Amino acid sequence: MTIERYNPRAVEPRWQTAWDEAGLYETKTDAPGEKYYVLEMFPYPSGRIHMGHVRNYTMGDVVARYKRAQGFNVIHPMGWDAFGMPAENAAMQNKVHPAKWTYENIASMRTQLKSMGLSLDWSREFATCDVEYYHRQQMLFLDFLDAGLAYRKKSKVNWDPVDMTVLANEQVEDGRGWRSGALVEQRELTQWFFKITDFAEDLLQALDHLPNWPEKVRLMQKNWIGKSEGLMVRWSLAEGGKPEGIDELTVFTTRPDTLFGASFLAVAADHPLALKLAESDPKLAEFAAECRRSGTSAEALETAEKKGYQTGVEAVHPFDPNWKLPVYVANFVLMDYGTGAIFGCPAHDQRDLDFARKYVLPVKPVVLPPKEDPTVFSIYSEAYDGDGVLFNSGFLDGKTPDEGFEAVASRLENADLAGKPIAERRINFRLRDWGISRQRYWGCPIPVIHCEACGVVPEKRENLPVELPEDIDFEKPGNPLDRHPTWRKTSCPQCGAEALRETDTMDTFVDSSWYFARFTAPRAENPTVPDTANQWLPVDQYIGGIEHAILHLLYSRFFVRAMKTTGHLDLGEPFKGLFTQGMVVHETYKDGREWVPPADVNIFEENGKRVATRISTGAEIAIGGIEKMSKSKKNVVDPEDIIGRFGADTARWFVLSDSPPDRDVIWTEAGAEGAFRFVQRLWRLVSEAAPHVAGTGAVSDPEAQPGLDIRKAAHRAAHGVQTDIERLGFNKAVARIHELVNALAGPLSEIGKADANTKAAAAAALDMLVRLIAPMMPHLAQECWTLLGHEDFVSAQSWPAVDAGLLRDDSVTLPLQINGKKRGDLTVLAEASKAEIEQAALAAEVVRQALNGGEPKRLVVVPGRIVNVVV
RNA sequence: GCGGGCGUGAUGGAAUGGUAGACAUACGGGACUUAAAAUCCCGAGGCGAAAGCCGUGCGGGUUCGAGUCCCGCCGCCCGUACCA
Repeated sequence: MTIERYNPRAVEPRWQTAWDEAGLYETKTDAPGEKYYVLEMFPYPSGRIHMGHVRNYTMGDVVARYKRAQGFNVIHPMGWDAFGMPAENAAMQNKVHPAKWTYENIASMRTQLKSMGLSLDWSREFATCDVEYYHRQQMLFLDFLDAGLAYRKKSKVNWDPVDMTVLANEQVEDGRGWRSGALVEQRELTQWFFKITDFAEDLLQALDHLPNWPEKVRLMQKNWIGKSEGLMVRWSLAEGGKPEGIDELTVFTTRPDTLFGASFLAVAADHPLALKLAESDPKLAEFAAECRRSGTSAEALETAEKKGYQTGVEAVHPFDPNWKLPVYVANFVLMDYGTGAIFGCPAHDQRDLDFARKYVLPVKPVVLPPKEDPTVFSIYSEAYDGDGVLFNSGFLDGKTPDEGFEAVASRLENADLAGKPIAERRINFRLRDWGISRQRYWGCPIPVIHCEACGVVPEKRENLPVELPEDIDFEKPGNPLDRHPTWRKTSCPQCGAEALRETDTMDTFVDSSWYFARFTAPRAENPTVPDTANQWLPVDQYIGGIEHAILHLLYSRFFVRAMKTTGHLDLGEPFKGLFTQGMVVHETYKDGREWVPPADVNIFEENGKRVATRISTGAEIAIGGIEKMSKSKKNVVDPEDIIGRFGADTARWFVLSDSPPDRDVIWTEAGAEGAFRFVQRLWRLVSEAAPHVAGTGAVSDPEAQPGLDIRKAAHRAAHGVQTDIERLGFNKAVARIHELVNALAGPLSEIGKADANTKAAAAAALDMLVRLIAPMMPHLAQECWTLLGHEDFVSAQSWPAVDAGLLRDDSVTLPLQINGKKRGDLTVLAEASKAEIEQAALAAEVVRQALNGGEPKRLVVVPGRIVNVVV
């Protein structure tokens, strides 16, 4: 009998249609089974899916299908993170309307995603740029405003003085605007903020109750929130040099114990003191202007060379009226953190030390490290930030830094400066309120109105949605809403007078901060149906990239708190389980200066070295590094091509198999072909065996071979795959399935000649195998399932039950070590006691030789693990 | 700069502090074939004839035992609040 090759191009669309028609993956809130919410981070509709999407959505799909087989009522929705800058850039470059560009991209990406055979509930799909979605987001905004969670304040933006527009941080390159090339300036605008800092303490504390989040993400968020306990210390400014009206300077410090090591004070360029001084000091004004030209990103600010400007103002040390310290304006002091002013202790802070060396300021150590001699200990090029004993510090001498903190705090709390205590204890957070204003068109309009008489007035709820106008132009840079001829003009909801609409739109992070909640009732009149949201949420397993470890996840955590405050749901945390998957990377190829796409490259081995040639020209080209797939380096593999050539199951299998899911996976042609061969191998195995195992009954003799081995292999694989999927160890689950197929290949090749008992065992094993691969390769599994004589859907089958008795062995082989090095094996009964193992070990030939008649120094026995004899 | 992570054969990787290299890819040998592809079987960390020695980015340490834990480096990746 000849077996045809498995043809995914015919099989996959056929089953996808059948699943669709059966409504197999549409979720009913009242269906039986415990709820389980699987969600992958929804994509930005860039136009085409990439391998990163394939990997992300395959992982989620495996979990969804596995949980369904376990009897859960699974919800697995999909949508589009559809607002954002790329649509506006496309509008400027290609004169296409952002909406048209976005919805066309969504249409083609939807088709691509559907070809992957994902078990998604498409009936819940929406895009964040749908009016129906951002309408509800505006409702949330108004509720947040009422609850005091939204407010306006001044804040800085990157301003391009040539294009007269606000730039995103990524649009600033080396301090210049990416289009105009003009030096960027910082500008202050009044903008909208969400009060995430109201929840700072809770956002921090609750991290301890997210056991199913990666430790690294919790740590990153903890550090981002940055709670610190410190002291606000007021320094009086010395007479002469201090500007009129400013008599003191308040700094925040977490190290008051090092006060005696202070050698300077520094303030931010935008600190009130700096602004005041700059009025009469042109050089300072120029220095401050220079500080403002670096753009607003923390990275740019902090990697810039540390510079300061000595103002001539002096501050008086709180413990010594005769000790005066110079006050600098410094580019590394941030106005957003603490009070925008610091005192520098060079001996115990590296940045302060670098600053002190540059401006030749004193470096006096005040913390003595253990085992150091106070008479000779000095600081050279490295600051000491460890523990020790305070010295050179007057009344603090001999105390630990912690005791010093307390001593300084209690003394200064009770000391007086101009009728108020000099210092005050303060808990400070690094976390800042979330600025949501964007001066752009393609985003959710902020539904407020500016009235000359009434000020800032929320739009009436019955007037929502505030819709984006469609007739806009992108001829000029800047916000099209601002220059629209009529859109802004409206009447004040309060007094009815002529008024203007807010033209800022919301940060797209707002859109993605509650979409998971909207999925639970995607067509509801209100943002959520609270009962339904509470029933489905939290998301049990959320899967996405590590790049979202802080902002997106923290903003979503804020949103459920704010939505709870405003009555939209009742939930502690949005995501119960979180998994961060790695990227898909690919080798790069270069023909001279030109990057060459992998599709135009032929790789072969010559004299043990890999050689690449360009298919179109035949020329040998250079093999470059393995990098994140990017258009600029052309090292992109298009999932559509892969699915067209090999089918979705091959693509899915490959992205699951080759790397641990939290690490990067390297896409290789050979790996993809290998996955395709495995698909064919599985198909052949099942289709050759199917006629022989059809209609076999139950296993009659459970102990007979080879039936027992076949059953053991199947049950062990099922157990392993189950454990691995539970832990999202997909690559290991794949290895377990390889092992099972390897184990079945021998017996199945002779199944035609086998007895009924063996056939029955083989039939059961094949049945199990197909169920095990179903979450990962659903189309192939379905086709095999049908071959094995079933008429229903394998996706509707339950997960195979594992017989624990088949997982055990009668005897185990332990490695036998002598002095920690393996010298032999020891086979003992599985239930052997420690003493029995010890006896067996001492009786072993290698051990007797090593002991040479003597006694072992030590005998380590870990049952089921190892025996180590120390001689 | 700061915060977080990662580093194991030719390659991707496996390994509750307990046999380093499961499983796969590439490669080599064999079977089948007129031939090739596909398929099946076998081999394989390095050095060595073997016994054995060496081996998880580098340098130290803890332990009966370290890829795993601790300290110090190096390299790469992610984030750094207006990319999503």
